[in-house]
Amino acid sequence: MARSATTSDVFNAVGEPPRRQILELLAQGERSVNDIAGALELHQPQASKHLRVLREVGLVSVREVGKQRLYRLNAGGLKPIHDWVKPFERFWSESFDRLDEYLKELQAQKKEKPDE
Amino acid sequence: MARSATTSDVFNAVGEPPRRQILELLAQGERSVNDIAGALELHQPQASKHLRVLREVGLVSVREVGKQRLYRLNAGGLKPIHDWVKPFERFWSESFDRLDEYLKELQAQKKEKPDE
DNA sequence: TTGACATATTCCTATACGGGAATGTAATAT
DNA sequence: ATATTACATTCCCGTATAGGAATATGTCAA
Repeated sequence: MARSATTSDVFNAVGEPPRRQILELLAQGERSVNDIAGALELHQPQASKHLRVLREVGLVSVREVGKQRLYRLNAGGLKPIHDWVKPFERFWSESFDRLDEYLKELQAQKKEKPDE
Repeated sequence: MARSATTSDVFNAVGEPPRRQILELLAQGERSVNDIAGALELHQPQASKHLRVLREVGLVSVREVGKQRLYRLNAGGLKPIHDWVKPFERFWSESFDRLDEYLKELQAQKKEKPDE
């Protein structure tokens, strides 16, 4: 078996840097394919291909206006990533550092007053 | 060119579900390879291979104890993902919904008292 | 209708994955 | 020394990419 398909879930879709850049750009608002390609210095076909992947996993949606296709961010699709990574936040957050210090203080006190 | 290597960055390393499960498991504390393989129903070689990827991107570290290798979570490695996805949070968060309602109220008021 | 423009798709190739099976390596026990 | 245990590595294979180039599709204008 091969690697999970890029369209298997948002985690894989977002693995490729150009696709993350597209999402960052679309956070500012709707853009046409050429706009996107121009802003990120991609050739038009590659832009279209990345957009297809993002569309298939539901991270963007399209609206047709004349011969243009305006792509819009569907940020809700990123929630699974946010939800997954959030619980790990405690490992590096400030409040956790303080908890760590607090535990060390407890240790130090125990040394001075062993069992009691 | 092919897809970005799984070891190119944390985004790609975390793309494969078994690797995310390993990280979730290690959030509870150090584990040996066999423990990990057992808990996740992986064959030992696959566990070792996933652990190698996680090691190479700095998401886990190893400690040798006898013939065992105890793997430990290095959660800080996930911070780039957290930092990247966090700005998108506003698109689906409760507070943003309220802001949205607030803006709609403003619009409604403007209708009643046009320009002033 | 013809042409210009915007976007999507197809064909190509180099690359590299994940899983299974087998084997290598190192440490402990007997 | 030998066996056993714990891991890591290697080889194989089917699959699937990303990117370039060329081409197809669709829309509007003259």
